[in-house]
Amino acid sequence: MFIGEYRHTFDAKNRISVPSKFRKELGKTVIVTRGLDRCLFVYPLSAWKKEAAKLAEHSTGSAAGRGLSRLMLSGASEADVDSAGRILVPDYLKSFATLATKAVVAGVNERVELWDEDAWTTYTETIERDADAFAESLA
Amino acid sequence: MFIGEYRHTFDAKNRISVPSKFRKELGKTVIVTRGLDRCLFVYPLSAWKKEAAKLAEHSTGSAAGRGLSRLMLSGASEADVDSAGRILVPDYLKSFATLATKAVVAGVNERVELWDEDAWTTYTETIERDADAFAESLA
DNA sequence: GATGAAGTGGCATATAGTGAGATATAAGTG
DNA sequence: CACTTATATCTCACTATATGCCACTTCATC
Repeated sequence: MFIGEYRHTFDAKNRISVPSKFRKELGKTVIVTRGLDRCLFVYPLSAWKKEAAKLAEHSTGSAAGRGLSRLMLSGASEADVDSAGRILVPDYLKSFATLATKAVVAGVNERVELWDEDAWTTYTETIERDADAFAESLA
Repeated sequence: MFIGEYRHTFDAKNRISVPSKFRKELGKTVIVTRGLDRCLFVYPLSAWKKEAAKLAEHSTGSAAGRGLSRLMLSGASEADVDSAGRILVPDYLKSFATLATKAVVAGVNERVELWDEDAWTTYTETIERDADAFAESLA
């Protein structure tokens, strides 16, 4: 299970370091995909396979199902963690998540998320404001 | 399984490079055919046979089934990947998908899709708008 | 304060992508 | 029927980009 929040930077070749705490659980090969709320999801290979199987069911069905599976499958990118512990993020994914140089790497249960630092700040601020109310609605 | 998104260009002879990540799974001979949403589908020979069998079942059924199987079966074109990793796309397929020079090659589960770059951009933008809501309805 | 690990930057090499040239095949015309 | 022309396919070569590796610096821990 991934927990914690780290600030890392992209180098000139769109590579970013994986926090050392995540490396063992992520394994050598990871999948980077478009996530929800304008961030990127990073999965270990095994977790991705489960996700992909769900999406594949809809790849030729309704127009909406096709659209979503296209977006998530075509948006997925296989990346190997290099000897220095970095992964490569393709341009189209970087621009999808409006990633510049400074990024936040966050552990969220079975996946790792990549956020633009500014987007992360504003997002967490809004959530913090609503958290109390949301907790009550859950209870 | 094909995943990822690549930007490639058609040369003056209607050939386009297959992304190196797709080559192994696509094999030497591929089938290019009309796809849904104004793009082209590219199948490895083995996957095409299964697809064609499914279509054949519907070729005498409902009007919609007949239409779809006509579209995909009559539009199918066999193409060999040449020594430089390119495939040849016939004119009628290029114009069906409004393909100009810049194209997007997208991996979607068991097939590869060819999109005009502009069409791809507008398509993904529309889907992204609906994606969050749709993802929630799936869960 | 020193030692070690983790993160970042840069460099070098390999390979993918694209453009162009040459040859072979097919078709049309004389 | 033969020759010429045009079209298509295959191969080669060059360039740009990506990926793997190495070294340095900074931060944390002992």
